Amino acid sequence: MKAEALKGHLDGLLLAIVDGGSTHGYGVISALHDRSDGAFDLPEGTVYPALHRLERAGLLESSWSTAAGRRRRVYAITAAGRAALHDRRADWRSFTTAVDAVLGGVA
Amino acid sequence: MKAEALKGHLDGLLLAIVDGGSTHGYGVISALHDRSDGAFDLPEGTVYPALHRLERAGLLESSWSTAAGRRRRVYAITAAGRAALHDRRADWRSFTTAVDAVLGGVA
DNA sequence: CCTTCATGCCTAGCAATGCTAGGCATAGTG
DNA sequence: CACTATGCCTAGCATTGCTAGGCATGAAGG
Repeated sequence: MKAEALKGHLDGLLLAIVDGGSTHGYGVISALHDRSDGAFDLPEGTVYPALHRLERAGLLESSWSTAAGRRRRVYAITAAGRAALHDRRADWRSFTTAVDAVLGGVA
Repeated sequence: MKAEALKGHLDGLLLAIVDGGSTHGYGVISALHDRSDGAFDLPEGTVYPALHRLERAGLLESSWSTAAGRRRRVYAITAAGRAALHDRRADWRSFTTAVDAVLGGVA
């Protein structure tokens, strides 16, 4: 799968993961991996900045916690985040409909 | 629909359009518009450079023709382009499967 | 004839985003 | 004290679609 395919869709995926249960960065990465059956295996350099963007946008909020003596940043979704997730799901549906119409279209 | 959503998927759409019948740039734009039921309304500055990329990659080839006294660059898909289109369709299917698994997943 | 407008193509530069590569701090082990 | 593993973070890059504007040809108006 080409790397650029993910562009613009990652935010929705992250919101969906965090909405399904608060986790820290590594947890998000492995949840993505598991839920997608291995299709998504994203590096930290992709996920961390994206989480920060979402927090800066007010869609997630984070707090530090200590587990096994290590600092972990744990994310939770906000009300605005849930609304955004709802929009993202709708966007995704219309996007796939449009792409399917063109790709599958006449062939 | 957010602009970035399209990133990485445009090439496949263009290949599919040209595969469905050779056209010039404007023709591609309106075909995208029509087939997607208005969802895709892409500016020239998006489509022309993308067509050039695909031609440089050997997936499309173009020739000049004159219609109604105006120069038109008409695109046709190559064998490599058809193979790439096939791959893109497969990529699209696995991508949607993975995203659906995460987005629709547990909710 | 000269000016104005429409068609159709093209490109420079920008902004957004995911990735590569590398760094920081703490805890446990020899 | 050195060394490794866990977990977080960031700088800089490459790609890509978009905005804004330009070029050439042909048709319409004074």
